[in-house]
Amino acid sequence: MKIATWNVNSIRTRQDQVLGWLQGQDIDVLCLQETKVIDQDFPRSPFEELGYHVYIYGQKAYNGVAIFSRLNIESIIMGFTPILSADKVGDLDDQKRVIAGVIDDICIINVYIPNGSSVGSDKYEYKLQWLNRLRDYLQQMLIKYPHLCICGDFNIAPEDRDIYNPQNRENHIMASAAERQALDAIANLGLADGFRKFTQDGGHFTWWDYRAASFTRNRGWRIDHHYLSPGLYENAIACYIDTEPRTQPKPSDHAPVILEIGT
DNA sequence: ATGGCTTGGCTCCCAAGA
Repeated sequence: MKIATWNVNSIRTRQDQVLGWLQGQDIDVLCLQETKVIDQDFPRSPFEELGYHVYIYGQKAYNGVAIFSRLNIESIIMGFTPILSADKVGDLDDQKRVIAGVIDDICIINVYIPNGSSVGSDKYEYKLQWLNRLRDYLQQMLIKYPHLCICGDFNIAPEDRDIYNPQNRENHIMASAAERQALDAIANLGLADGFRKFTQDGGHFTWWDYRAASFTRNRGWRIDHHYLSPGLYENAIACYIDTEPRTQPKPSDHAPVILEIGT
């Protein structure tokens, strides 16, 4: 099974690129982030005509996640609300950032973790709170679904080798100690970074700033990930970043990441 | 360079992204 994740930065703007990319690949499940569209305006039919079931959880202008799957999805879980108590969820589901689906006995969770703006800001506190709730959510999900893959835009570079220029990043958003600790707490539930099973060196990135010709200079960050429960991690046979879509005109600022799991 | 692009929105500038 091939499970891909891609922050497309507006599905309506990127529709043709995503379609073209899917036609040239052999993707079973594609997890999208930043679809930036309400559900009734989501361009479902072009993807359905390609053979994908389309599951969407969106809102106006910001955020929004979706799962395209060639395989039947048994149950879809949108937001934290179906899993966590109302006092734990609070208003966190106002922003549409998490959708999960179960295929056979594998649970695939698609997340768009908040950006956080800058260290110490209100949005930064929101990001840390969201990560705490995500940990609670995953703890519950792992009880129901021990075979679990969580993927998406994490907006966190786990280690210095995941940043083109890691110096003086301790107060930088996506690299601060509190963000990395929150991610560690999630990994400590028993989840491991699929990409790092296969690749140890730095210089591999999934996001490049639109400004300052960052992509052509490979000034990027690795912030899009697949984290896997032990059985899936063992069965993973490849995990790689496809930078080709990032070279095209009017690209997303993120590249897709593909994980392959053997049987 | 509190900058540099790109997106969507009660658009002709602004917020947000990362």
